[in-house]
Amino acid sequence: MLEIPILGLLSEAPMHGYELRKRLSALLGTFRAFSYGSLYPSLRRLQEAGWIDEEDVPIEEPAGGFGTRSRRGKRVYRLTAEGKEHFAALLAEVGPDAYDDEGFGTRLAFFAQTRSDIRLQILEGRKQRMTEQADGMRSSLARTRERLDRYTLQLQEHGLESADREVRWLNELIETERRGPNPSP
Amino acid sequence: MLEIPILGLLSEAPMHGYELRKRLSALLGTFRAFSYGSLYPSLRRLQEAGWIDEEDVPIEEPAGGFGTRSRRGKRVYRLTAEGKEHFAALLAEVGPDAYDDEGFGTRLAFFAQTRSDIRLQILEGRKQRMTEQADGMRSSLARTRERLDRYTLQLQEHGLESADREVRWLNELIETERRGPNPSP
DNA sequence: GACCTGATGTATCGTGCTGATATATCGGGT
DNA sequence: ACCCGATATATCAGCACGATACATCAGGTC
Repeated sequence: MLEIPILGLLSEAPMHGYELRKRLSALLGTFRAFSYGSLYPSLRRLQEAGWIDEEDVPIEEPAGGFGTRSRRGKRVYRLTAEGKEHFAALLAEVGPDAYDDEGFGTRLAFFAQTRSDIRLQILEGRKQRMTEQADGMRSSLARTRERLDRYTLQLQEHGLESADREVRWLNELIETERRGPNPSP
Repeated sequence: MLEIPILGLLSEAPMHGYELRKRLSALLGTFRAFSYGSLYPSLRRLQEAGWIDEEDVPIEEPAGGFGTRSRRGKRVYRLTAEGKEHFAALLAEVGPDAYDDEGFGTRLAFFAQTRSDIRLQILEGRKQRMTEQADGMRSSLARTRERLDRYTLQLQEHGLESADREVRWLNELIETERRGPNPSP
């Protein structure tokens, strides 16, 4: 879901849907683009759950004029008290989904608001996941190397290199995290 | 869709669903895992389109015995003549979807069956796409660098490096492709 | 002044993927 | 004798993606 990124962005400042989407794209790079078809329904769900609420900002009326009012105003969303609690709880609990591409990316984006021990746990879990993936690719590659055409071979070697690079990157992050001092919220 | 990978694998040998899935995972690395929830409906659709057909292989009867027959046999799929034509046409036409992660990956996996000029076109298109993406990230990073916390910064820098690495990798593939001689089917 | 493009802002819909689940058999280990 | 993991089929709820629609406004161009 878009639970973590939406609550996370709203924890920094109230925002309307359109801006939320822009900030999401900027934050997560082009690595993950969220369409309105998932954003607006998510906002609806989060609102029903009571974690965010909405303040409508109507169109600015030209002073003294009789505007048509036909255009919708902005819907500015902000975290409720329960929403703040829920977001903190989300950042504090670590499941297997924190280790896959999407879950890890969104959590890393809000690491500054995450406890240091949880940060380490997530980094270690992701590292283990990527190490297993890389090793799987390596052994598969060793087994089937001769049977592959050069293009498939290139594809798999590039994938393997990317996985290995991510493991090395994670090692740096882990080392920095251990060395500290890293502010814990 | 799973059109290209399924037709591509079946163009090498007839296969049943379970094996198809294993081969797909092996071929595309862990970079993309296909669930049965997408595989079986896809097979149904391809069959309705007339591009594949199915031969049921019942369970081996224990000689002379009266087996229960309760277990389903294998459903072995193979390309029809129309399917072969359609697959060749798919590999020969290049649209924008050949440049995104999924489309590029599946096409590269069957480059050995693709015409050399089409190969070059796809590689160039993908390179352009990734270059634009990398440049976008680079300028976004230059603009917002000071406002980002270290974790978000790390995330974005890693994404940028990955994009740059892919561009360099594509350059090598393009150069090799140009230099030839590369067998064209 | 008339025109057009691109950004801002909301929202919905069909298609189809994901992840979980169910059913059933077989080989191999203990 | 028993259980587990691999083989093999299939379905379903939930939800994301991409396209599309509508409406306004700022800016540039002819």
